[in-house]
Amino acid sequence: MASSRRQPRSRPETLLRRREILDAAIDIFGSKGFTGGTLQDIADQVGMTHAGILHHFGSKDQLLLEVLAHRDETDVAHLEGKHIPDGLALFRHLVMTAFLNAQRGGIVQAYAVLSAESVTDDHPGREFFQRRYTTLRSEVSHAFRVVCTEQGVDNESNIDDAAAAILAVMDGMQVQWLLDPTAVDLGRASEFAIEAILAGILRPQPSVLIEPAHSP
Amino acid sequence: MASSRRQPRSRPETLLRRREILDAAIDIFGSKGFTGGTLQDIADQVGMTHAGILHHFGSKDQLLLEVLAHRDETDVAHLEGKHIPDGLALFRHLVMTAFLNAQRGGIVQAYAVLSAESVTDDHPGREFFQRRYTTLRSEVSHAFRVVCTEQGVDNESNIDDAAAAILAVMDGMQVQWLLDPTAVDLGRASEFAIEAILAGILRPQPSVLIEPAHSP
DNA sequence: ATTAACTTGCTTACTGGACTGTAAGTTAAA
DNA sequence: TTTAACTTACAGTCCAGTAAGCAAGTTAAT
Repeated sequence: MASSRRQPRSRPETLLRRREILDAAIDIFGSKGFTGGTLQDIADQVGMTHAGILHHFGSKDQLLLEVLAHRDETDVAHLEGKHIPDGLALFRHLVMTAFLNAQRGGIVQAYAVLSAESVTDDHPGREFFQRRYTTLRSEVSHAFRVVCTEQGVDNESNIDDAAAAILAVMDGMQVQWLLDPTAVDLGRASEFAIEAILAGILRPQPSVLIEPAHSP
Repeated sequence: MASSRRQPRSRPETLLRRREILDAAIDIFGSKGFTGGTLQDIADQVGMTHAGILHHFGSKDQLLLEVLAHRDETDVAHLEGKHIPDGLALFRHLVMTAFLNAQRGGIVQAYAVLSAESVTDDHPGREFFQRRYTTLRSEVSHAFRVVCTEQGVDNESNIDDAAAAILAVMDGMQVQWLLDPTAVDLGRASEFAIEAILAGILRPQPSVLIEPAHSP
């Protein structure tokens, strides 16, 4: 009775099938949102019934979580996975990513749509995005500190603001770009903003906004 | 037959009811999205049936459009309506708005959620947000040009990027703030980023990112 | 001033469809 | 022979929109 008698487990193609489904799900959730996109939509795209998808993933919520985890593995591998670029290299990497993103609207759209949707009540992706931003902010903050040390700058006070701002500008730019790709240059504008924020830390200047005592 | 015999039209309280409904709709669409929020949810909040709401607005899509138009009237009156602040005053206004927004999550959330959701297929709010960003970008661009002229700076090349970036950073920061209000300081971080981008236009500096020829 | 005619602002009831999830059955691989 | 990978069928909700009805208010004619 103690013998676990068999484990034929899954077939080799199953992994491929799951990946197909995940890809279709990114596509559908990106173009219709999580709430708006249906299992039927995804099933159609891979030539299956919606029950087949539930067989693999159990529930729509679970599918979303695996979609998010999957993209984190494959796509932001550069940032999350292997070795995180450090110091200036991280900022160069972010700029490169912005230019790269301008050529793959699908995944960009999925992330833009899902991250904003995740702030709604009881959204299954909320915790994922919370954690993701926390991680990314701390990585960018760390890079700022490294660069500050390298360049002998002491400007701790705004580093966390700057880190959040860099992620914010990349995300916000994507929304504008998705709404009208001809109206903004995703790569160039992101690069400009990242340089400006970086300079704001490395070469702090007196405020432009604070009312100067006007000439007497 | 030619006589237009009557026009009792609407009762005076009707305007108030409509406003109540619009407020409830902002709340519901903000917390559940447009697709996720239902007419029933909104009806419950104003003590009505969902058919009553359709009586006033005709369809869910139409309700969304009126919600967006209504908020534009009342809330961004500062920016859209009366006199648009110009030059540095516009940037000061944006910073003030960021600080103000940190104290009224509801409307902020509605706009963050709906603007991102609007990039999905056939979303009824898409055109609204497209136009809105186009307008805002050109207003911010204009302010940049005014400030450049005032300060004798000639830096046309990046003004459009900077304008898009300022809006992007404000929007992107809101998403991070909504996900975890304790993790980012919405007002302070927005202010820092706006100052940095403004400085990037007014006091252009050599790139921090471009690989410097390392010391010989 | 009264009343008749009409309109607004709803409600109830219903339609038709869509969606997630489940259960049971089928096929083919291990 | 067991199990994975499905399919078909169905259950139970839920949702936007429509139709019909009704009470209360408004207007016009008397």
